[in-house]
Amino acid sequence: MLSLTEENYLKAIYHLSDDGSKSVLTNDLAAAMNTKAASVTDMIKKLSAKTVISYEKYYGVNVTSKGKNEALMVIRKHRLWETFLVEKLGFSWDEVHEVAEQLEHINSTRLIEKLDEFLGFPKVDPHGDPIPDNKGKLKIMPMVAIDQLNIGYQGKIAAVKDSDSQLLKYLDKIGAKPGTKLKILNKEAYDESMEVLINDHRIFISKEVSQNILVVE
Amino acid sequence: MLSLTEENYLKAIYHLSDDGSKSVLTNDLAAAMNTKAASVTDMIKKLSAKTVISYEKYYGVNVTSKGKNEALMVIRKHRLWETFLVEKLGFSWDEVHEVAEQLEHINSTRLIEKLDEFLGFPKVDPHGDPIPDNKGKLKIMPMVAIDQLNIGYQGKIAAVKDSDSQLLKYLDKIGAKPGTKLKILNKEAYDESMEVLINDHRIFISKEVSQNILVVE
DNA sequence: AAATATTTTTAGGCTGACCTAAAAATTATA
DNA sequence: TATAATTTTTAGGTCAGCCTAAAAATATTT
Ligand SMILES: [Mn+2]
Ligand SMILES: [Mn+2]
Ligand SMILES: [Mn+2]
Ligand SMILES: [Mn+2]
Repeated sequence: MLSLTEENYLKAIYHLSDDGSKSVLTNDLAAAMNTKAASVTDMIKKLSAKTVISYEKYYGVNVTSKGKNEALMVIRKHRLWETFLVEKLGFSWDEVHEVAEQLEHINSTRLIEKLDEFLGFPKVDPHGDPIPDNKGKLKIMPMVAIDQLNIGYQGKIAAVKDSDSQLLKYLDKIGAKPGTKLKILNKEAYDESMEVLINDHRIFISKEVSQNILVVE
Repeated sequence: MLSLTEENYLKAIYHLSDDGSKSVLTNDLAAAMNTKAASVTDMIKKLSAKTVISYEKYYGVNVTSKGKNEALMVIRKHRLWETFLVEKLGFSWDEVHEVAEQLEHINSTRLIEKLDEFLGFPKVDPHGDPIPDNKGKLKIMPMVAIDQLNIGYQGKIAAVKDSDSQLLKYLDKIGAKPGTKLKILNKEAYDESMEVLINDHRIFISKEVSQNILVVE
């Protein structure tokens, strides 16, 4: 059993490791968790003792398969709750993250199964992020941010980065949500700003924005 | 701001004080919280410093009006979540308490307002307990357990005690839920068992059970 | 009103999750 | 390859929430 704090650390490690594919450095984790490196070292030892990560002194940490599964269960809960807040309670997608950060730690298998069913077994959350199934299986779609793509690209928005609430408000305003049609009309070499067609509306977006709109590769 | 632990202590104090009407002794609180008296004394000092209770050494604690309000907001959340679990997720009424004990600590005014609306502003929870409004106003109905009533009494079940999950399962089986018609047919003087009509079904119940079925006085 | 029993508080310690400052290991640079 | 810079760990301390054992206050008996 992990404490709330341990769950948050493990989730951060999982994300920083790109879904478990690379090792995570102490300082990066400290930055992500808004703590000091010394605190991270303390926690790393505890998580290591609980066999959810493996740890080689001075060379960073890796999630074990057990840890990966536990991280995915927390992520599952987070994304199901976000979906509930938007679909059932009428939250907008920029308001859900903070609350989901709390709800993801509620401990009840029955609750999360019932919630999943109530929501109609959604595959993605409001930001387009995939929801792991109850076995911890995650359908990973390889995605690119549209700032990496060229003029003429056409496709559908698959997801948006859900980190910043102000950004989400703006994306909402310009209609950039998962499922929406998108075409790249022009790209300015100087600042990498773009002219795009979102749902047949012509709009100019900065690189800062285009980095946060994802499509399936 | 109260911590999760402080919220739980305050709620227990509120309940043990009969909704704030009498003072609560250290040992009783220790028993309710499953801790030791020394730990209770520590916590009492903290809650007192936060002005949610008043405390006279050796003579127990009383909730202040601020404390009463904060306790009622936690109770409001608890009962709204229980209602959600039963009405929307299909939990049975004997399964909800544990989960609601966790959910009641989620901190988001917006969430609880939206949830209230989503549930259609319910007045009582699945066990018949009244749900405080968003101002902390509680509609107190004076209730009696039916073991206190005489042969011939007729009325409707208003609430049941929600402490024991096994009892709730049994009450469910015999159809004793809030809103159901009830009539007392007979009472055995020796062990205070009763013969009652619940929803027109004749049934015998022990005093242990009748103590937990409440009607409006 | 003393003596005894009970309740409550104080004293001192532990653990989890944090911190700062100093030491150790690694990496980069001259 | 020695020196400097950076990263990470260790050492030692704080605070919340718990504990046991002892002391103090209150309540009950005789
Ligand atoms: Mn989120
Ligand atoms: Mn999301
Ligand atoms: Mn309950
Ligand atoms: Mn209830």
